[in-house]
Amino acid sequence: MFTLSEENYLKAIYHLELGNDGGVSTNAIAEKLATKASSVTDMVKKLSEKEVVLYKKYKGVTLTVLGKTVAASVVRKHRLWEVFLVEKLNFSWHEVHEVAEQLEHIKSAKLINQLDRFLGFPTHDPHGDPIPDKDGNLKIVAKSLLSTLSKNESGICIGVDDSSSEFLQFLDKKGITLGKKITILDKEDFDDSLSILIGDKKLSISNKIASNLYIRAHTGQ
Amino acid sequence: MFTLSEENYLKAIYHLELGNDGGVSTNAIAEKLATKASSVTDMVKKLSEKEVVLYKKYKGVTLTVLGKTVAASVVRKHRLWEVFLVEKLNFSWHEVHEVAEQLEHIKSAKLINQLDRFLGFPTHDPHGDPIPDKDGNLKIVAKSLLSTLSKNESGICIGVDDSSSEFLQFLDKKGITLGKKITILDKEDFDDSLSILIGDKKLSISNKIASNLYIRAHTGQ
DNA sequence: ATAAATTTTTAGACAAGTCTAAAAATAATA
DNA sequence: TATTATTTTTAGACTTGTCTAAAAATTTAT
Repeated sequence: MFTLSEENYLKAIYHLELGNDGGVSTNAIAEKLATKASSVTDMVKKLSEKEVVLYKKYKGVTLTVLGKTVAASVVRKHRLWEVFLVEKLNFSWHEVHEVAEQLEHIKSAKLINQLDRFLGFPTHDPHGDPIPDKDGNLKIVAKSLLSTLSKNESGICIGVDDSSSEFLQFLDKKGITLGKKITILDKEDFDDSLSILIGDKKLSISNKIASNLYIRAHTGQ
Repeated sequence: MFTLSEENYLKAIYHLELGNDGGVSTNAIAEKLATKASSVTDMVKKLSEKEVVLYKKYKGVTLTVLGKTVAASVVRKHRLWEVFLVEKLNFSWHEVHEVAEQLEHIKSAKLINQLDRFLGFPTHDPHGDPIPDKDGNLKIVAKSLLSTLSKNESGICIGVDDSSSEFLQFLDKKGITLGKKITILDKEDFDDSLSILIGDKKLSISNKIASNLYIRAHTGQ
């Protein structure tokens, strides 16, 4: 069994490993968890004892198969709870993270399995991130950043890169939500801003925004 | 804000105060929380500093108005989550306590208010215990122990005194659930056992069982 | 009312998780 | 490659919540 703190470390390492491949640095973990490098070193030793990470002094850490399973189960719980909050309790997608950070540590296999069933076995959370299955595997969907599409191309909005509350609220204001079809009407060479069609509305968005929106290729019209 | 441990102490004192009136003893709290008296003394001092209990050395503790509010909110969360588990996730009433002990500490006013709404503003948990409202008040329903009814009297089963997993599973096996009408067919002087009619079934139950079942008076036939 | 039993508190210790400051190792640069 | 600069680790301290063992207060019983 793992403590709340241990679970948070495993989750942080899990997320960092998906970005960089290879070992994760002490400092990277410290930054992600808003803690100090010395605390990370201490905890990483404990996790190594428990055989959930591989750790060589000064060489960073890697999750073991066991560690990856534990971390994925925490992520699974986090994302299932996010779906619950949005679908059943009328939370907005920018409000769910903080609460899910707490709910993800509740220990009960039956709870999470029944929740999964209750929600209709969702595959993605409200931000478009994939939900690991019981075994910790996640289905990767081919996706591109909106900013990489060319003029007249279109796709379905399926996720965000930056899921900060501010960004999500900005998207709400603009009417940009998951599942909507977006077509590039024009690209401005000057500042790489885009003119897009979403639903029946025309919008102009900056490159920064377009670089934080994931799109699934949309075949046919 | 209160820690998990502080919330558990407040809840324990809250429940103990409902039983005994007057101050709650250090030992009683220690027993309820399966901890040691010395630990209770330490924590009670902290709670006193935070002005949620009144504490005089050797004289026991009492919740302040603030303390009672905090405790009631924890109890409210516990019982609402129990309803959720039974009504939405198909838990049996004997399985919910352990999970609710964890869920009751999740901090989010919106979460609990929306959960309340989602569940249709329930007034009682799956064991028949009342759910405190937002202000911590609970509606007391007049109830009697089944063992106090006389021959040919009847009532509606509305709660249990002992809500241990074993007792609840025993009731499941016998088909005794909340909301069912129970009629006393006969009382045995010898061992105070009862012959009862529940639904269309005749059962014989011991006095011990009858002393753990709460009944609401049933007017009319 | 005094002695014995019980309850409660104090004193000191420990584990988990964190921190600061300093030392050691690694990486970057001239 | 020698010297900075950066990263990482160690050492020691602190907080929270707990414990044991002993002292103090209260209650019970003779």
